[in-house]
Amino acid sequence: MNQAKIYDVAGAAGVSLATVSRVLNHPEKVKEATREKVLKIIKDKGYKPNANARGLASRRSTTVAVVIPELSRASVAEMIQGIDDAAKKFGYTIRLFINRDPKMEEDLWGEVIASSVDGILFMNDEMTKDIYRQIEYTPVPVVFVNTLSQKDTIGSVCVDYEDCAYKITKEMIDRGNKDIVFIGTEHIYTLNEMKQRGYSRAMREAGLEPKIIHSSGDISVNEVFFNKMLDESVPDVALVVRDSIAISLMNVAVKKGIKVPDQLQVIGFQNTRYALLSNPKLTCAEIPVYEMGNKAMSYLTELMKDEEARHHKADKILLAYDIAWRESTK
Amino acid sequence: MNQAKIYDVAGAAGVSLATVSRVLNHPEKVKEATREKVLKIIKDKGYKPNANARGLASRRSTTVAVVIPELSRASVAEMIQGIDDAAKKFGYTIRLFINRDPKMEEDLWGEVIASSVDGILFMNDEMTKDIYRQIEYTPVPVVFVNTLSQKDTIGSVCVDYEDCAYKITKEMIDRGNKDIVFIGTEHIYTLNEMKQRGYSRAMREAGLEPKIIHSSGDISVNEVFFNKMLDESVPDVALVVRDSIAISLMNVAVKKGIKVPDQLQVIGFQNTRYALLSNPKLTCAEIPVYEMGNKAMSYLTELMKDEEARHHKADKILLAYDIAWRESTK
DNA sequence: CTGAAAGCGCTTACAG
DNA sequence: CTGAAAGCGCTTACAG
Repeated sequence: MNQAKIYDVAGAAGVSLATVSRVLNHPEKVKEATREKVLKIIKDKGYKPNANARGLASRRSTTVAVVIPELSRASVAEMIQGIDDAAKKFGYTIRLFINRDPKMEEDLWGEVIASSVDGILFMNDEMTKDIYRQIEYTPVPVVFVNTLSQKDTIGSVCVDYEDCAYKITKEMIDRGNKDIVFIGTEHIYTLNEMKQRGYSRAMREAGLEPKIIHSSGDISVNEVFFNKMLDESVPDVALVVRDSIAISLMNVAVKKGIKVPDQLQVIGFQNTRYALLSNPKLTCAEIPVYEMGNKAMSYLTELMKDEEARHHKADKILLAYDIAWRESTK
Repeated sequence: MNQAKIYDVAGAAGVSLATVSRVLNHPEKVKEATREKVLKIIKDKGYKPNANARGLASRRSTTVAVVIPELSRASVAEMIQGIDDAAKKFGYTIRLFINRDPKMEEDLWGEVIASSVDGILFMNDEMTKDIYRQIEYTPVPVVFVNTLSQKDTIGSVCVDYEDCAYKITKEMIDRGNKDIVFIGTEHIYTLNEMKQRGYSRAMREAGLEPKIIHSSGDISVNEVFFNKMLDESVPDVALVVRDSIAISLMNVAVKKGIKVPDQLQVIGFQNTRYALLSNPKLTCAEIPVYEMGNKAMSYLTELMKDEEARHHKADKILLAYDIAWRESTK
């Protein structure tokens, strides 16, 4: 009851294995009658070509690596759905690499390459020169997801977070708010820096002084911190890089009797499911996470299909975002 | 600047490729001096064995398939971390399969097998006889994660949700509550059924009538539904299968002016990050999601290592859980 | 449109 | 402890 081999199929169909292989890979090159016959046997026997043999012989594995950082949570799940949908559509399989320790990055990259994937989807919020160098030497195309490429030899699919933060800030200024703070994280991430730049630009343009606060990633640490912060003064608006931090801030405020959104308006940046489960519901930038994954994978497919393209194209695809106005703003 | 092959390494080291291969796979069979020399060259050249060739020749791919259902979110991310950590430890790579359409399950399983993985981690909350039959015919070991195996030929790593629900319900009864409702989902999942059984048993033992309510998976539908439900009567305690639904219920209650936990206590079942971001913070069963992934992968490793074991062992590993008492209960 | 044959890059008995 | 050789299961020019 072992797995059928291509030989078995060829034997049963009375053709050579070359023909069976062609039926699978270049069906148009096979006479219809032969093709039908072979396909029937393939189905009957439940034949599935061995992926390793296929990969070895064709030097294509129809597998792509998805490299994501450890910290990634809810939103990454959705992104992977997007990637997987596109992958399915084009017949690719996903190999997952979790980039745990930044110091091990080089090793990880080695593994990725050794796994002989046809392409790599790379998500990393802390790009170093080393990484760029590694990518240069990578024999397969690489596309960044939710990460903006700094090199114009590498394509990326992202959202213009700077523009997004700018627009939100400007909108809040236009609505008459002046005391708008930006709450980032202690650790500096590229994407959060983009948001911060957009915020600062909008503030300066309006003649207002940017006010940037760095919070911790830990919920209980933040609670203490926000408590103190709100004791000192309550801003009109807080623009927060991460939904979970925004909600945490809101909860602290509400417990202190500060009215959201009347006294304090809070805006998040991810539109995770948290945003809908908070009370009041969090206004936030609606980042098309699923689409990013989907587009990135589709784009990668193009690069993998076309050797040429890889060296000419390196698109920076910026996806449209929305803003979901909910109860935490007025 | 192409990837180095085993031939290149052998040439540079002045040994045969068999020796290089042995250095990698059975280092103890190679004289130390030779081994050192070869390892140095491997490092210098940045040689990485081609995974496909290796898999084909050895019939082992050091890759495992992780099959998860589409709906999985936050908690699955953590489980995959657990899987990945164990996988790294044992030198395995993860291939991700998302089980989108239950009807396509058979096809998916075909793909999984064709991908020639060494083992399969399977998560599915709706097992059918067909699936069990497919698994019987699978040439590599399969382990269920967060899914209880109904067959004693298939191992699984899970939590005893029935026991967990029983204990929580009993505790709430002991604390003097009588009107305890169980809120499940319209769609029936095996794990939720386990919870329901545990709840019902505890209620009956105390001479109380179980009260089971089925909510939708959609937040806004639920809000309308809960509003009506709470208009009719406010139970002492609501035991809710999913954190997000529990929080949604809490938010509706709070908005109606019902005091949580004074008038209504709410308990969730997953301990996702939502639970810490709700206001009041949600009491819930603390399911060791990371550990489940980690244990399942470790266990799978044993089965993959030992042909024998696979046919003798089919452990049902039930992990210990905790209950995180927070603000939504008194 | 089809087949015979080489080759993909490894691993692993087998001999020595 | 090491090497020569067969073989893993496919794909793909090449020839016909």
